[in-house]
Amino acid sequence: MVTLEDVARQAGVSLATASRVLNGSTRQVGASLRAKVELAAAELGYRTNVAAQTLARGASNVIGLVVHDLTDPYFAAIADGAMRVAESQGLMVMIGTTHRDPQREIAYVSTLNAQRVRAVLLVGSRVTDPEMTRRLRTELDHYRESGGRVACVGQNLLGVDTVVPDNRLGAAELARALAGLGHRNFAILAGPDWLIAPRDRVEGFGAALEELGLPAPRVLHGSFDREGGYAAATQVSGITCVFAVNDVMAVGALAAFRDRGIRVPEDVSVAGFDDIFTLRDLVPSLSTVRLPLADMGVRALELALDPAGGSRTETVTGEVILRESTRGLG
Amino acid sequence: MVTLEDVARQAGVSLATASRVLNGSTRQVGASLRAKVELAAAELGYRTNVAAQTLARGASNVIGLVVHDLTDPYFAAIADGAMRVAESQGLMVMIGTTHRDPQREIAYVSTLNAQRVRAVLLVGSRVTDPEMTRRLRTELDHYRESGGRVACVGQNLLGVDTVVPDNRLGAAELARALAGLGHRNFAILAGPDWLIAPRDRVEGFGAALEELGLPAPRVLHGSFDREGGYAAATQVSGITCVFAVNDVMAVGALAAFRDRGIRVPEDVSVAGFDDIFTLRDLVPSLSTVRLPLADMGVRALELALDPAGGSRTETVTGEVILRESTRGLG
DNA sequence: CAGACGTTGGAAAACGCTTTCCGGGAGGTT
DNA sequence: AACCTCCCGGAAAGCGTTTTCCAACGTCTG
Repeated sequence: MVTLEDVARQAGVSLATASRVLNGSTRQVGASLRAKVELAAAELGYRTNVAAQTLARGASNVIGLVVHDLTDPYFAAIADGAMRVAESQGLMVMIGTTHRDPQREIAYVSTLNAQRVRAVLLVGSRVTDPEMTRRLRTELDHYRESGGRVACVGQNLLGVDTVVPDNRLGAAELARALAGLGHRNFAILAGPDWLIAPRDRVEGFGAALEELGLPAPRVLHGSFDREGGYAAATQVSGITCVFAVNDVMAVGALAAFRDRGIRVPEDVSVAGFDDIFTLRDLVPSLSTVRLPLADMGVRALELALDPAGGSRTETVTGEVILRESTRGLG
Repeated sequence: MVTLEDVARQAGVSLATASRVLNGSTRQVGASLRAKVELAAAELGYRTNVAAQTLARGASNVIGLVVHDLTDPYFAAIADGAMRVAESQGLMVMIGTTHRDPQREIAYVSTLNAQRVRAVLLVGSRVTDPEMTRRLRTELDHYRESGGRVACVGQNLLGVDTVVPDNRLGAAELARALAGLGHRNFAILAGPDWLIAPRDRVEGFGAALEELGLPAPRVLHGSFDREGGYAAATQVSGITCVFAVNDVMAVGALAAFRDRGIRVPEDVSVAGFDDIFTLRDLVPSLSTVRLPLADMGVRALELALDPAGGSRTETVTGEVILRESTRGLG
């Protein structure tokens, strides 16, 4: 293990000088000594010990990213956006997946705090359980008191800078668009009720229908994934249009309808939410609400890194996109 | 910033005792002192400083993961597998995406070396450029000399433990299965030639056709993603069956054929490779070669963590799955 | 030419933890 | 009762950096 001291000795300079040459400092070092140090470092194959550096500097070059599920393209897209800005700033990314367990989220924040990461990004819907939120918040406050920075993609419930997709509005506009096609009888393939994002989408959709004087939709709950969409869709009947609260559930629904011999969109229209890139080529192509996922990741990390941070809310609105999976009625 | 010393003072014990209580040690500590320390730590809200711990211990609890592209479900699936084992061992994961740039891969290994991560996992096809491979290898050797452990998912070109999907065999078996359906005129939607995985798939497929005495396939190159598949597919004609070297390219091809009014599988059969989970619900469902992606991630990290490591090769074979996108001829 | 100033190099004190030694007391054995 | 062991607590020496002083040496300026 080659240390900075080895390099300094080999170059015939002091530790201080070697440090200044190799690990960026404001101080100048004379050209000849600088060259000697660089040569010695190259010859010895010196690699900075980041742990020592972090300890001495009191600040690391790592950011923490906590997502629900990396195999869900929704999170992968957001994470990718965040990672691009991290990369551009020379930061490494430490990542954790909670698999939607709020306890794991809290545990990760604690671990990332111990790692003294520069910033933590919490990506994914908050939960309705106030106790979990409180505990997470306590942990975050603790982290922030010691200089950590935090941002969130989801809902602003933690008192930190947050990028919030306007789920209610997006769902409401989707409802209006769908009603505009002539649909009157809706079912919603809802996610679990303890996750706020899917719940907001259900409420926004329902509220818009009510405003339009349309009958209340039938709400069918399922898990927030493809299987949940499939399961919920098996119970659908007597309806002309189905809103799945995200695209992957919509995919499940399409599969279920196919298996049941129900044609989309001839027999029933289906819409999703998120506009997952990998799913753009579905047949029939999926009507949905587009969210700028990568941008949300970018924006969130920018917020987290911005020293002016507090508890700002940056709302991003979705764009309704009608494709083949929904069709007009008469 | 609460330090261990603060805790020790508050508890009225020595630094050593506090350390032993809070950060797992082989040494026993008496019940009463232990309780005092735990109480003090809780009261003060102590969080271990991992950088200091890493420095003192000379070993970190982080592993590094280098993938080409996280938004590609292929990598997301493998990463997820690896992350599950990391989690089960109490390890954090530091992740980097190269976007298929071999230089970035080398840079990441260097950075991860500086971080003194416990192990590095390189996920993704190696490149044909021997110079890049050599430089990466040098960097890896350097890392391993200082005690780092390495594993790779791809091809065993780096002298490290490697999980290698048998791309040639998988492609060959796919070719035989497709020929068994009666196809004789093939096109291959190939990836870039400088990536070994897609190249091997092309070669395996071609070799199998030759063995069967069938005409050589037409090879069309495109980028290793959806767009590449689309672009290559626009040039296809006079062929009954198309093999896209991975599923996302196949999706692009399906889209291209749809846009051109060519029906799949009636007019042309299409097969992919990988069996991406998110794509299971395509219509028509995609014939492909299934790779146990998550398992590959699990296995690779296990290899990396296994102290007996060297340059072992663990081959995983794909399983041909014929679905609706390919049909029998006559 | 003396004094002020700016620049560059080095010594040494942190940074927060782990772990090796050492010592003292309790318990067991002869 | 003397001797050995264990067991547990503490002192202190690292771990590899950064950074604050301090000293020495030009270079200007009046």
